[in-house]
Amino acid sequence: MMPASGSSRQTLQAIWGAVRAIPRGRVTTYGAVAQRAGLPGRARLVGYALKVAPAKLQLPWHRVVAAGGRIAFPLASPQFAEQQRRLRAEGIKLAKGKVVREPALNLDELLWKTR
DNA sequence: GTTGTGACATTAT
DNA sequence: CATAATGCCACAA
Repeated sequence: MMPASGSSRQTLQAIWGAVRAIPRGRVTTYGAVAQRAGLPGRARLVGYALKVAPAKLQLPWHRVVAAGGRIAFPLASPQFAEQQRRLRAEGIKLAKGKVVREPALNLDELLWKTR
């Protein structure tokens, strides 16, 4: 049996699939994507997977942010600007490099509804 | 083989 | 708020 992990093609595809499933106007985190892809604890691999993802896949990579809603790129980088632009284009509010989110009031709000 | 780096996360200080 | 320590692991050198 092939181990369920490694950096096999299959693993990358699992990650790409999870990212592709993020609905418009919503954001999620690297860790959450990893989990949905069946790779708990491997958030870093998600970052790698996105970096090497073929542009052809048209992945909504901008909907993936770091823990706390923070954009993972350096504040001054062009990538940061691009991600912020794309998120705002979907109606997601940002401030200081983070996705603005109301304080969680209940369990429902605890999931990334962004509003 | 070892080391350093990185689109990360969590916990502790 | 900022660092540091861990855990995680693919990849390049």
